[in-house]
Parts: sequence; structure tokens; C-alpha cells
Amino acid sequence: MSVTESQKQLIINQIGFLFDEDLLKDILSVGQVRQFESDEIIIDVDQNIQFMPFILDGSLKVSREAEDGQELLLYYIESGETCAFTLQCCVRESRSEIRATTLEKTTILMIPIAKLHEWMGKYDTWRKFILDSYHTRMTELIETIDAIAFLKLDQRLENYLKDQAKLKGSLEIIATHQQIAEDLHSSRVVISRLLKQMEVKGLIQQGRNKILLTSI
Amino acid sequence: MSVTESQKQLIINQIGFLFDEDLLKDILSVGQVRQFESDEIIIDVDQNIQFMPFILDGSLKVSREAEDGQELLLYYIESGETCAFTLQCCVRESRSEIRATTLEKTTILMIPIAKLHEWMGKYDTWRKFILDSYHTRMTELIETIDAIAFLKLDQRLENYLKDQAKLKGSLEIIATHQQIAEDLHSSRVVISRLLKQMEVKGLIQQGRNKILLTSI
DNA sequence: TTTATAATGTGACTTAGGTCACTTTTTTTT
DNA sequence: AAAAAAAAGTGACCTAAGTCACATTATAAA
Repeated sequence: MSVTESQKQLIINQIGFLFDEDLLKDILSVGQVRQFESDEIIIDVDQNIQFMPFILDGSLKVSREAEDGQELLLYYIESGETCAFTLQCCVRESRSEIRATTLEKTTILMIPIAKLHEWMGKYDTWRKFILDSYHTRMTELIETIDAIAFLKLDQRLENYLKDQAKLKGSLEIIATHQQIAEDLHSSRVVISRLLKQMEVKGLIQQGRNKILLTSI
Repeated sequence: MSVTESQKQLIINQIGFLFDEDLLKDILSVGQVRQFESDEIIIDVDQNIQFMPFILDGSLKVSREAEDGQELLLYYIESGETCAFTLQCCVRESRSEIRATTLEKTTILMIPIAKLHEWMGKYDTWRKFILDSYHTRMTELIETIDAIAFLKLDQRLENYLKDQAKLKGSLEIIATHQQIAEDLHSSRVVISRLLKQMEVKGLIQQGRNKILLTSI
């Protein structure tokens, strides 16, 4: 048994409802649980992926990096979800196109990628889950495209703050203007400017390293 | 038999290599072949999808539409490919998030969506194909995001013209500035300006409704 | 052939957002 | 407490791209 009894309970609580009993047994027998600190890079661009991550607790952000090191946030992965990009390894010999970073202390169940393919032929609930994951991510990519193509930066910033608040379950967002600028692929000065506008409008209150959402 | 002998040959030539014999037999027995003219909308936003389209000949463009009717080109679908977005119907009761439009006279094999799910449990080559389709489209969405987030419009326009030329297999692109502006989510005046610059640089030659790529 | 329509060209102007340089404030380190 | 470092504020300026208004051409219709 590669997971402890308490880890087993966590797995069953977080993702148990998704799968049938036999599959769950398989998951428990081959999965490994790992703990990550905040801001650790779980998967990096061009890295060869050897496992599929299931978030049991905490959250990840998935981002894209341009050649010159500029980043852009694509979407978040929360408890009970997985990263569809790792699924490619099931099918192709290819390297990661994205970077996944923990947003907080995060517990991840790691499944060796060899199993993914095996389970596709074996378990109906697994197939459903994989297809659903792909579709969720595609939908989120589409939303990201909508945002950068159709929205102005002030609106994107507002959405970003709301998303962060929802994700962390708190109206107080801990981040520097620089970090926000990187996620939105903008510059620190511009973000400072827009945040100041929002503050004047009464939408937020600012402190060093933190932003408090006041009027939702 | 719902397909004629000549259609059967077309199917075998275009997508036969992807699947094993039994699956191909199934495809031939439930599939329907339909012909579309250029610029026909095959799937529209919010539409309920009843079939999965396989391109046998021709090509589609897949685009996203904002509330105000503004469009943005996401990617193309060519012979032998399918639209991953229709696969959602396998899993969820949801409506299309995209629009698919023919770029030329196009022949499409339509598979009732009920079959997709059945085949997932039955055929390994089908699973491989579906996962591969998903992955191809995610990669393409990522490329779209890269383009709109990291590139300037003049570079995007140049890429667009090259993609069009490759897709149609001709250095002469038939399109108005207005159409190009819509695909790139820009305005006609801006596209005209950039094309004029490219013409001055000797990259293209322009005529009414057409652009000739001269220096690659 | 005249008229209408669609496509393209162009100058003038606006705006969002990026860049630079520097200041002020807050926090951490010594 | 003094010095250093990190975060945030701010004015001046620049540029890509969007908008407006109107002129010019090319094509199709009458």
C-alpha cells in the first residue's frame, strides 16, 4: 500500500465519487500522494511528464510562457481536478506546453501515466472523467481567449481579482502588482495605475502585498 | 448501406488508416456523407450538436464569437480531422461554444454522436483518435493564445496569410480586407494599412479580393 | 453606358496600454 | 537606529491600433 490510511480517506472524499469501486482500488494501489509548498513548479514547459496530477487539496495555476520569458495565466486547477495537458503523454511522446505552479500548500495524487491508457480500455468512469477533463480545459482555454481578445485590461483585472478571491475563499488577495502584471501579461506600472483607479472608485482597498475586494 | 461505393473509397483513403477493420465497418454502416458549399455554417454557437463531422475533403475554420458579433478565428480543420468540440456531446448535455464554417467546397462524413460513446469502450484505435484530436485542438488553442497575447497584429497578419496559403495550397489568397479583419478580430482600415505596408516591403502583391504572397 | 455597390486608400484624430525615470512608502536586514 | 531592498505612486512620453470621414477604384446591375 503506497498511501496511508488518512491519505486514502482524503482521496475517497475528494475524487471517490467520480469512479467505480474497482478503479478506485487501482488508484489507491498505484497512486502516490505528495505535498507541495506554495509557488512550487509542478510541471514546467518542455518537461517530460511522467505522472498525472490529481489535486486533492489546494490549487494550481497553469500558465504559458513566451520565448522572452513573459507569462500568461491560462486557468486554475482546483481540488478534484486534473491537468488535461498531461493526458497528451497517453497518446504522444511529447513535452509539456505549459507550466503548472502551486498557488498554496497543495496535496497531489500522482498516477503513473502508463496506467492512464490501461484504464481507458477498462473503466467507463475513467473514460468519462478523462473526456470531461479535456472538455473543461478546452472551455477554459476558450474563456481565456475571449478575455484577451474581447476584453480590455481593466475588465480582465477585475475578473482576475474576483477569480482569485473565489479560489482562495477570501476577499483579501495576497499579491504584488508585479505578480498580477505577470499573470495578465502586462506591466507593473499599468497594473498599479488600474488598481489605483479601482481604489478611487471604491471597488478595492489596497495595502502592501494585498488587495481587499470591498464592493464584490 | 448509407454510403455509395465511391464515398466508401474516399472514406477509406482519407481516414481508413486511423482505424482497425471492425471499426471502419461500423463507420461505413452508420456514417452519412454530405457535401457543403463554401462559406456554409456547419455548426453554430449555441447549437445542439447531433453529429460528429469528419472532414473527407475540403476544410473548415473554427471561430469564436463575442456577444457583440465580433469574431475571432481559432483554428482550421483539414481532411482527415474532426472537431474536438463536438466530442463534448459525448459527455455533457451542452451546446456548441464555437462556429465551424466551410472554407471551400467540403465533403463531410457525419457520425451520430450516440456512436462515439459506444466506440470509446469498444475500439482502441477510436480512443487513440479521440484523445489525439483533443490534444491537437488544445495545442492549437494554445497557439492561438500565444498569437493574440504575444504577437503584434502585423506578425499575426503575416502568419494568417501564410496559413491560408498553406491550407488552400496556393500563394494567391482570395479574401477581402474586411474578411481578414474579422478573422483576426481587427478592423478593415487597420488591415488595409498593414497590407499596404507589406506591399511596399515587397512581401505581397494586392488585387481586388486577392493577395498574392511573393516572397514566401 | 450609366448607375449602384463593394472594395480599397488615406489623412486626422483618439485611446489603451507600454516605457522611462524618478519619488515615496513600507519592510527587512544589518 | 541606520541602511538596504522591495513595493507602490506618478508625471511625461511613445506607439500600436482603433475610429471617423471621405476619396478613389473596381465590379456588377440596370
